[in-house]
Amino acid sequence: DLRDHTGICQLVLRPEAIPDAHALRNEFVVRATGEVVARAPEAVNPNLPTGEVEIQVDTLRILSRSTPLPFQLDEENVDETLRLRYRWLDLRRDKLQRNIRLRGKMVGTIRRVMEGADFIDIQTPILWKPTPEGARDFLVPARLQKGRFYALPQSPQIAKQLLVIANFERYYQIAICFRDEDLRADRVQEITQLDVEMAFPDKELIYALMEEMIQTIWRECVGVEVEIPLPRMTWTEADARFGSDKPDTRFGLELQDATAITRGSQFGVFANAEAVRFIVVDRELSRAELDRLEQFAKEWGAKGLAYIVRDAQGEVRSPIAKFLSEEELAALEGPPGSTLLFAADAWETTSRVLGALRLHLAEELGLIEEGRFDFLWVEDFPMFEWHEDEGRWGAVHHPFTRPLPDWEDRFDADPAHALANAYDLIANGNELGGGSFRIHEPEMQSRVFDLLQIDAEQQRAKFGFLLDALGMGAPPHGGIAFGIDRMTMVLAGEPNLRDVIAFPKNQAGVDPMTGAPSDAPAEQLAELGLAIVAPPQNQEGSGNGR
RNA sequence: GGGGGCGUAGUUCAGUUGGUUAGAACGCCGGCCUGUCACGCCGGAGGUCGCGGGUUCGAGUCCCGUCGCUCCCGCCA
Repeated sequence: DLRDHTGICQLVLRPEAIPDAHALRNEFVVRATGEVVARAPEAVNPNLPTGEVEIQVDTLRILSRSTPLPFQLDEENVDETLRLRYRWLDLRRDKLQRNIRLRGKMVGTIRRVMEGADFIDIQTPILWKPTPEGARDFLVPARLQKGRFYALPQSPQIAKQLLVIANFERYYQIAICFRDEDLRADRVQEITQLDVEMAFPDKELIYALMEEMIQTIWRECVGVEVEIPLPRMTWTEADARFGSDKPDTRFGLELQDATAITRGSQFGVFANAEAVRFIVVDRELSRAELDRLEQFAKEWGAKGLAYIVRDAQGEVRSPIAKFLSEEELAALEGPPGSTLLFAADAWETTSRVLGALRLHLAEELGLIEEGRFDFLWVEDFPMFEWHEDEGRWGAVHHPFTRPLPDWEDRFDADPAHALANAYDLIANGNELGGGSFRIHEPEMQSRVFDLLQIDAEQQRAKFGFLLDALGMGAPPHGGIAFGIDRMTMVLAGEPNLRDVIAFPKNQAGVDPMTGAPSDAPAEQLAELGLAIVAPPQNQEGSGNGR
């Protein structure tokens, strides 16, 4: 009974004890559960049923003992805080072994493809400069410049542009990027991205290279053959058909536009809305289901959710039917046994509501085929979006993004409609990567900054070096960046981003294993010229339950 | 900043309309078993029911507050 000797043991076997004893490398790990597993699992024939192989042990030496484990490795639903606190145990579990190994294999493939295309791996600084646009920065106090701060990069964006200007015509890097924003199941503060940039960019070349990369990864890592070239869709089409800039094309439920039909309707809600759009559900939804869907729609900003149900007998059931004319009703009726769900609002709102509803319904109705991978490019994004609360325009992609050629002269005259030379690669409704052609003329870059209300002084202070560089013979350039974490998620079919990261932090940005972030000693603060004005609340005493 | 869910042995969970010593499984500890293979059998330890307050004769259960975790909205160029 090996349970008395839990830990890591070395068993010395007689090779003749079992036919392939040599393949077991004479090394086993004995876990606290008493189970015996090979240190190199792949060396053991996985097809052998348990109990079929007996090993005869000559000597047994305990190399290391184990305390009882805080949770059992074969338990599925262990509290995540506990898992993160004892991450080294959690990582021993099959799923995480699979995910992390898959990720490593994927990164290897990425490097091989990039090197094969003559891209050079160049590292850029982790201590960088605060970014005025974009996400909140992580700040790092500078001891040698007391009272001043570095920022962790949100992306190597500017650095990579400078590298291309410096005549590194093809650059790539597996870079860590930091964004101090609230977390989600699919969002963490430090992400890893494949960062790519090239001089004299050729969109077809970038697309082809990324498609080759995707194809190779999926083929080698999960044995799935991805057909290339991948389909392409403009942002405008994605918005119209799916109400999203990252459409999940694995199922239908596409949005349809009824605005023209209801323009002159007696029904004021429809007649007065900027847009009336709907989706057709191939089922007769119950009143209770519709109530829940309306609640869902309201959470996404809808004022209500109108519907027209047509039952199997062809009878129409709808609270709005009485407001609609014969012609309108005829045009808006689905086939027998169907439900039409309407959003009537600003166009953007109908996109958001129906886009979300579409995903929600696909999930609820089980419309998504397991193991299917749908990739597509979404391109020609809007260049700017209006920030209501700040009363100014913001960049949709980033402020270095180039307009499409026919917008170069007039993007700042009509920012609402200007289109960017930007593209995203979408997989199953997830944004795997995105990129753009960049502005390489200092004048055009200044016009963008002007539009974003970054004044001349700020431009000099924040981006003087970039504007200088652009003014010293910058070639046209462009590139793309892929989220490595997100891509592993999709590849592994894993809904939780933290389960494809070896040592993630929790939703509050805390690492339950190390306890980071933690208090800084007074001497260290003094050395940095810092004082804590608002000490951390609570943290101790009240107990956290687990 | 806002909304939903959760918090009961080491772990995963159960705990009826408020009612006696708060249960199960796995794990742990002790004993037995020389053919195991999710071993089996016998016995045992282990719980401030996240924390604080309130209602009540009586609170794991109801109310208020608070802390923590999680999912979502905002936010994430």
